[in-house]
Amino acid sequence: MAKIRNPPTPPPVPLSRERILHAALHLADEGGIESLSMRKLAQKLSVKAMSLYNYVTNKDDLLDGIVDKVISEIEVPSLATDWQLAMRQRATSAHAVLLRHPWATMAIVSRVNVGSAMLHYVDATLGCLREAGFSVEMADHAWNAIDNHIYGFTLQELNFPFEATEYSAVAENYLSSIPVEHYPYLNQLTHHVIEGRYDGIHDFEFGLELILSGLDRFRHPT
Amino acid sequence: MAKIRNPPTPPPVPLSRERILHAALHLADEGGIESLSMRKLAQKLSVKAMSLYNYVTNKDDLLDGIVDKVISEIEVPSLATDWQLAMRQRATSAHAVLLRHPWATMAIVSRVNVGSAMLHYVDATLGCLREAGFSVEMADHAWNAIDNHIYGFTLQELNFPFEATEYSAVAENYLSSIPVEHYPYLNQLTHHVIEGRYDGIHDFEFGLELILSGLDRFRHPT
DNA sequence: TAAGTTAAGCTTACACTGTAAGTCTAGTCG
DNA sequence: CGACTAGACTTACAGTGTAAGCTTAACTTA
Repeated sequence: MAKIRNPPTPPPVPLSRERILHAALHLADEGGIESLSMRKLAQKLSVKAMSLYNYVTNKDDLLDGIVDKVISEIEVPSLATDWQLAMRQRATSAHAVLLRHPWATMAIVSRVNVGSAMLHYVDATLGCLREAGFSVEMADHAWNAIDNHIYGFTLQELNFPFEATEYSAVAENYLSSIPVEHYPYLNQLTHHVIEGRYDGIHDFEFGLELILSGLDRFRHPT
Repeated sequence: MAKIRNPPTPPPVPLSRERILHAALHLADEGGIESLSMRKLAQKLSVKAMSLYNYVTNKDDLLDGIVDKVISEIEVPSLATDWQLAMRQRATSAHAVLLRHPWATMAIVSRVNVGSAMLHYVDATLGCLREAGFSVEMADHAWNAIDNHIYGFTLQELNFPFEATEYSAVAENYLSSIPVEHYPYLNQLTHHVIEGRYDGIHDFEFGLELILSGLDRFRHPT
């Protein structure tokens, strides 16, 4: 008696690294990176978990893959334009991409990223700064300063526990845990938000411009 | 027949929230936050995992607790001194504390922190800026800009995969994956590091000074 | 003193996780 | 035809947080 275990439809479409990464990216975008498990990912691809390991060496490799996919969405600075404009565009694009993939910033800053998209992204950034008259060393410092802002700002923004529009309303509930006699300045800030005198929204460009303006004097003419 | 299960020595010292948080902090410092499990923590306290739940509502509560302990180590800015000096000291202290607890920065930026140490820390920061002549709104922006740098810089620093002293030596191994025809500028930077023309070490104060200098013009006289 | 209550430890169990190890099956090649 | 291989699979293990309920000793009150 023939032992037929499966009808001969292993997957509708054959598995591939690309298909796996694509599905993983979607899963992470939907439910955050902590809800991206090998079993759930496999299920989404109509496959069993261990089959994924034919295309991905382990979960770290998978995460490296989707992080690099995210990085590749960032608009890379061109060498042609004014360096401040180019850096502003780069930062704005990165910020937008990171907001589209709310799990990604944490992943980026907590792992070593040497995917080809990341290398290209960094190279173009350094190149733009070098061509603008920064030394090798200063270009590295400038790049670091800008990225600190991008990652730091985005993480704090994503971590903010309510929507900007509801901030004013929600702030009122928190007021009781910020008594004026213990936290006078924080209490004052909260009052300003409640009363609509300040919307409490942080501006990505504010810190960015501080850095870009400050960097200009470190160029030396070519 | 009396049913004696345990010799009457449940723990050598009675459990307490403080003792649990203290042990948890040590465990996290030693092995990172991912190696801090309720079972390991309990074992370290000569107790079983579920006993911890008499003092801690769940693991999130535990993490909130140790994060706030870390925050409490940061030197809070005084209202008396020059605002730039005070902010510089605050940032430097925060940076040092975060390096002492390498897991902490990620924990801070990935959860909502409303422990008393955090509230006090934020209040003192806002106060210093307000007294220096920043408006409520500007103080909030300034605080945010500075913290973006602190968290962004520290995360990138902690994520850097080798020690500063070995950087030059290790860079040589990576050179082959950064071919000059694909990544000319990154390749050049790497060469500078290998040849000792640049140590490749990022400076916490560099970005910080950019921000502090830029902020000054946003004060308005009292 | 007896009874009742509570605090603070405990065991067990469940639904998850990543992945090592080994197995089955269909297809290709010599 | 026989061997090999690619690509799916099953099973199993050691770990996770924590819900549910049990045990025992100490304290409180009648």
